[in-house]
Amino acid sequence: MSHPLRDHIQTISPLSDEEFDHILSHFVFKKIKKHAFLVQEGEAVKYEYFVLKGCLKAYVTEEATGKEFIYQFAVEDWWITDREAFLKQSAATVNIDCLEDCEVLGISLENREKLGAALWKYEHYLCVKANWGYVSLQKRLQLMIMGSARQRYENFIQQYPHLINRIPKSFIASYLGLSRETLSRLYRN
Amino acid sequence: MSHPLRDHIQTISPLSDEEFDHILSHFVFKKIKKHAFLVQEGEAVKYEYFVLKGCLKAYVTEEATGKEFIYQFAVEDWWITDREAFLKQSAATVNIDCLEDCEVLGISLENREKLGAALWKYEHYLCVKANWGYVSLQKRLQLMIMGSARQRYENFIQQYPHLINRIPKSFIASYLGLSRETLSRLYRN
DNA sequence: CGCGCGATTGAGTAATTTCAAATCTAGTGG
DNA sequence: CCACTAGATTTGAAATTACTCAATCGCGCG
Repeated sequence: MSHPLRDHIQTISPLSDEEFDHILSHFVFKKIKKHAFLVQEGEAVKYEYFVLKGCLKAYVTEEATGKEFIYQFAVEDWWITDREAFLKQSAATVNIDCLEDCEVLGISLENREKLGAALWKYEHYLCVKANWGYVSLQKRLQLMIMGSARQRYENFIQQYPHLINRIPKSFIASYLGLSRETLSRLYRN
Repeated sequence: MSHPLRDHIQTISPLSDEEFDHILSHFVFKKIKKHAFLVQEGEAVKYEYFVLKGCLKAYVTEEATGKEFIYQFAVEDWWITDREAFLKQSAATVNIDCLEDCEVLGISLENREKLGAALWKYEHYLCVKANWGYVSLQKRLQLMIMGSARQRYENFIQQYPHLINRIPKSFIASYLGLSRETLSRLYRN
């Protein structure tokens, strides 16, 4: 039987039905409405989330100016959380909110560790995922430093064509570290 | 008996003497002279390296202009490699070279996987390390986008005070995504 | 029809880069 | 101990890139 989370884990470690059922039993299901917060600055971060449906943005806000920088989007089959606060079990320094009505699966740190210790495959999955995540962040950093506004935008289109018309341009600008005006000028000229 | 690598792993998973000996047997020791390359663009990346002694820089070069961006430094107790090429076993897209005479321990991907499968603690160590690495990269990205040149520099001083006088300022500028001239102006005014 | 949000445009501004030249410093050989 | 050199750092001036602020536009929805 197919399940988005199972498919995702299986891109790294094949699972038996029992194994997947065991994994799934460690998650909680949540539905969240558009504009609601999944994680809110200052509050505890109990879970990391796998997205079944919908679209979210994770961002930090600069106190001084109130401006926000979106560090991640998540749509179906992506993971999202305030990772630092989740791993340290400390208060969130970021906000994550829903751009659409969403359905997610959450796993607590305790369950994550339990699962990792009980099932080597799950630990391995986390390890591989974290390593590849690191690589892609590194590429993003590189592009941010070495690339012009236009290069960053073109790279985004290429990498996430399906997000272009799903997410307001002003949010994409924020993700790319640009003002919305600058982004707007890019695809005019 | 104390060993830098053992100490490092033990910040995450305690090890018995036998376990550490087993781990260590999967590594190769290398000495490299100042100015020599540990990894060179276009060549295979056989190992990831734990630094015992010395200081290295990892950077990418922009073909068009020949300018380089240093994405990482490594000194004692740090890991360094071209992670993407190492994990994919493809050709390096980066250069890593020694700023001082160096001694490193290298582990191949094959041995890494063997070790991870045989010893859960090692897999766990890799997983934790990758997760924290991800978090700190994310912070760096955030600072790069939201922070001014000065904020980035001040953050660097605070985070790596021991590197300030060990590494030429022009390299630090590159790491911070600044021209060396701009960096120079920062601590004058 | 009109409201409201997101997107666009223009003008002026701020931060950082580039290029060129001058200066400093540590290590080397005489 | 000094002069010399290569590498590293600093300085100035002009140019570039992206930002800010303000105003306008466009479109979907009630």
